[in-house]
Parts: sequence; C-alpha cells; structure tokens
Amino acid sequence: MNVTALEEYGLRCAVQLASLPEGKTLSAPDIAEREGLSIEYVSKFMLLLKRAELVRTVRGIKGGFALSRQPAEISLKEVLDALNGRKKAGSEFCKSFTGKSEACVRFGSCSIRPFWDLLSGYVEEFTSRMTLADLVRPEEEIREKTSSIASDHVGQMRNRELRS
Amino acid sequence: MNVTALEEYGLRCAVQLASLPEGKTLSAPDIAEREGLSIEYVSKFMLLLKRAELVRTVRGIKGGFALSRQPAEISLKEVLDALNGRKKAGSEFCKSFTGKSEACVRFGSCSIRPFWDLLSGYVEEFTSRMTLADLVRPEEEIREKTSSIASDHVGQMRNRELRS
DNA sequence: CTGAAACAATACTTTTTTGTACGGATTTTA
DNA sequence: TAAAATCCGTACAAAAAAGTATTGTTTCAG
Repeated sequence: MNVTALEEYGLRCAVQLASLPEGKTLSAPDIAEREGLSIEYVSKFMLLLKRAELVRTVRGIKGGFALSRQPAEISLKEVLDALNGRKKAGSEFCKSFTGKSEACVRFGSCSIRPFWDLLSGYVEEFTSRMTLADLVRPEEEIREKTSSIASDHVGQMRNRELRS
Repeated sequence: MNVTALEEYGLRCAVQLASLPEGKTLSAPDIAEREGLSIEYVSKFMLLLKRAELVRTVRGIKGGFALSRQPAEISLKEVLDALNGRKKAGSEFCKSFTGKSEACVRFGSCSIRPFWDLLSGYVEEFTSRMTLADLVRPEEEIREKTSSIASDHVGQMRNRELRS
C-alpha cells in the first residue's frame, strides 16, 4: 500500500493553489518553479484536476490555474481520486484476477477482503474529511483534526457492530 | 494509495499456510492450485517470504512451505513489508525527488508530510496488530478486532496531543 | 495584427511493476 | 542410484506508471 507519484506531486500542486489569495491564478511555470518540478509534469496534473472540475483555468498570456471551489470545500479524497483515476482499491481484486480462475477462488467466504475493506474504509473517511484548507494551516492543527476524525470512526464502527 | 499485486496475492499465499494444521507443509503447486495462480508466481512470493524469515521450507520431493512462527505471532505488517520490500511510504518522498531541486522544496515547513504520516501511521498500527491468525477466522470476528484497534488509536492520539 | 506566453492534448520514452520461463540444486522413493 | 518432485534463483517479456516532448489553440500586449 503506497502513495503514487501522481497523488504526491499532484496534491502538492493543488495545495499551491489553495494557498493563493482569492481570485488570483497561478501559471504552470509558476507552480513548477515553486515545487521544483518540470513544467510538463505539472501540466499533466493540472489537466487531471481540471477534468475533475476541481480547477478552473484561464488561457492565454497572463492565464493560469485556480481552484474552482473554496479550499475548505475540496476534500483530499476528491483530489486524490482525480489524480489516481479510479484504481482497483480493495474489492476490485475479486473480479479482475490474474490467475487461471475466472474470478477469485474465495468467492463465497473470504476474510482477506473485509480486512482491506476496513482499512481502505478508514483511509476514505480520513481523506474525505480532510480538505485542502487543512493543508495550508500549520502542522499542529492537522493533528487536532485527525484526532476527531479517528474518534468518529470508532463511533461508526461501534454502531455497525450493534446493528449486526 | 493502492494495494500492490504482490501484497494482495502474497498475503493470500501466507493465509493458505496459516490455515494449515501444525507441522504440515504445502508445496508451491498446491498453493497455486488453491489460489488459482501460476506456480511460478507463487514461487516468487514464497521466496520473498522466506527471505524475510516468515516462512521455512523443506526441499526435495514431499517438500513445501510452512510458516516459521505461529500465525498469531505474525503480523500482517511483517508479511506486507516482506512482499513490498521497503517502499517509499510517506517521508521518503522528501529525499528522493523527481524534479530539479536536490530535495523537496518545503524542507522547513510542510503540512503535507504530517498528513501522509498520520494516515500511514494508522495503516501501520492497523496492520501491525492484525495477524495471519485473524484472517483464517470468520469475518465477523475481524470487525470486532478492528474496532478495538481503532479505539486504541484514538487514545494514543489524544495522548500525543496532551504531551505537545 | 502579430508575437509571446500561457493552457490543451496527445504521443513518446524511460522506469518500475507484474508475471512467466527455465536451468540448477536438493531430497525422497522405488 | 536414478527418476521424480520439489525449492532456488535469475533472466526475461509484457504491461503499467512516471516523466518528457511536441504541436496546437487561446489570449493579452504592443
């Protein structure tokens, strides 16, 4: 389970936009400069973010990129999904299978799937509730927020247990 | 953030061994058969697990593989690390950098790093406390266990907050 | 109106990951 | 002791991901 390059660098570019004053735009060369990345690579990320409608663009000289919504209204999950383009997370492995069999052997009963599902469930919740605005604030405030996400998560799991 | 093929299929093979009666071994062809994977591919995983000393082998005809410890004593983190072979999780991005700069631009102050660190911290804790034994038990018991891991996690975060 | 600077899009190259193939070493069994 | 079945290890091929290059379109400024 690892972070992809697209997620890592694409998120950085998004954070650059999030730290921009309202109404301003930033050009690809500017972002590339600030992040120490190549202009072409930055352009690639920005195109993905634009297609996901997270970013709006201004063309022509003096053009550039800006977030299409407030930083606090854009979850990290949205950003990461836009960059990652729908990967097989968790249960996708059950269908697309590499071996001889048509599908996964454990079709009826499988204890590995719930393991991945629980883990990725937490990741989803965490990234859904963190926003771009959180990543332009000082470090200390992040820890505070994650703590509350985690305790909500526990609450939800308890509820699921009770219902079942 | 996605699960690699090595993690997914390698873990399955490890679980096959975990569900084996004490003292018994399972050959690569057997595992391949049970998982619907190719023998060569299975051999690759088993080699990795052996090198990490999670698995012991018996050579020659009638040979095979067995876990070198009790399933309950082998964490999923150990298995996944063995398969994944030390990837750049989180903070590795700060050093190995793709762009022009020597290292990451945000060297002094960075709020993206703590985000990944907190997330991967949870993943580490989760996978450290789940064991192979957990994955051979029925699904329902997994949920129970994950719930307790999560609430401990919250407790730890609270403590960190208080100390800082 | 023309050139410069920017976004848009696709094609291309390189590197990594995924998965297979094969030859050698080891041990049991007949 | 020889054959068969197994692990061991590397080399190889195919696919995907990571980055780069290039060409086209838009817009501003002079």
